[in-house]
Amino acid sequence: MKKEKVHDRILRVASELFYKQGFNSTGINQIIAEADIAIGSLYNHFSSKNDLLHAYLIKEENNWLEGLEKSLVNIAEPSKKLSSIVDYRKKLQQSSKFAGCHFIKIVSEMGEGNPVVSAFVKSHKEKQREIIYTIVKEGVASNPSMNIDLITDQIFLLIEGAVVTSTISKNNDSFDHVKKIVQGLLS
Amino acid sequence: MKKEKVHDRILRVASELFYKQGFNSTGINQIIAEADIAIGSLYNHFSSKNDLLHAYLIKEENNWLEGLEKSLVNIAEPSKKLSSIVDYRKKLQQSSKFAGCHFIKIVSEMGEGNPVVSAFVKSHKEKQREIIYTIVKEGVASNPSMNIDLITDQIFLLIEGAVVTSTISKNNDSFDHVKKIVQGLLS
DNA sequence: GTCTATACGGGGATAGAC
DNA sequence: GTCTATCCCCGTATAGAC
Repeated sequence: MKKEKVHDRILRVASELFYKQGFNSTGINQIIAEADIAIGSLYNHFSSKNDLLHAYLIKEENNWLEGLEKSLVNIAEPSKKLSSIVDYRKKLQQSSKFAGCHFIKIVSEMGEGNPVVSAFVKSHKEKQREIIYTIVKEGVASNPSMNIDLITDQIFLLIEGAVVTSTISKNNDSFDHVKKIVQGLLS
Repeated sequence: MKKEKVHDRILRVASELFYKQGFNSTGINQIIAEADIAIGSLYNHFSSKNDLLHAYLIKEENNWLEGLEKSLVNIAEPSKKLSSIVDYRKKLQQSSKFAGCHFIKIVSEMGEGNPVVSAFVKSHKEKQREIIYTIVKEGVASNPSMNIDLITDQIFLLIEGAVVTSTISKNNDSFDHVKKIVQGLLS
């Protein structure tokens, strides 16, 4: 395993701080202190704090998608795939100590103050919905009476609701409830 | 109608800014400029920015509860009450131009950085769930086979999901879907 | 109670030596 | 490419005149 490049170390440290403390509460000085570099080096690798933010979002989305794909591979049954998605989000919450969804967090913090970020997050959530849609479609193929869009929305909204709720309540109960409900939907 | 007191004007201006721009992105200087007062006056009425934040949270929760009660009064049928709750949140999103839930926003911004705020929001969300629970219990009284807790969670999570989703997508479609789903639940 | 002036630290960012 | 030194502005908060 190669030694971590400076660029990557900066991004990793900044990402952790942005996620845990919030973007606005994280100063350049804290980033360079924890990454143990000089401020000149930071600005050699990233042109601004905003640049760092964009790199953060892209990296987090890639991680997110990779992790989701890994947890879906080798699962054939649609209903099990859906359970697996819920479990994935649950696991993310658990391992981050209920720090919440990176993307909901950043939009909450910036509102319409940063349209690039808003657009990025919107597109990210559309990808999530699309993934669920594909699985639902597969799962109800034999039953043409079911409303694929409505079921998709229901699952998507339940998961989003569970993420914010678990972030606030600091426990994972919501995810277990969502799993139960989702299993009921496809039968 | 009495003229607005200075104290109230400060709180109103600060609330709008905290909500629209975020707490950390709103400076004392901006608040005093838009409220058209001197900084000394602000610190005469509020001991710190944090004090202003607490006043903001309490005021917003009171407004929220009042508004909800108003939209439930004179409605007898439980299923209509639930629809009315969804409509209320939808209306709030519409009139704020999809600025989102005050409480989810502030927790997203502060994470565990401010335990008092975290606890306040947790308690706020529990109140919401309690309100839904009471209505659901009423609605399924005739059918003892139904799982009141699970139905309550489902409705609660769907609404929370709809709020964050509408904040990101800048439209109210999710609420309409949630209404449909909720109506299906109690039949 | 409201004002102005000011303190003090930290914000993000740049210049230029090495 | 990494460093140190520095710039300028804005952050929250206080002191004290009126």
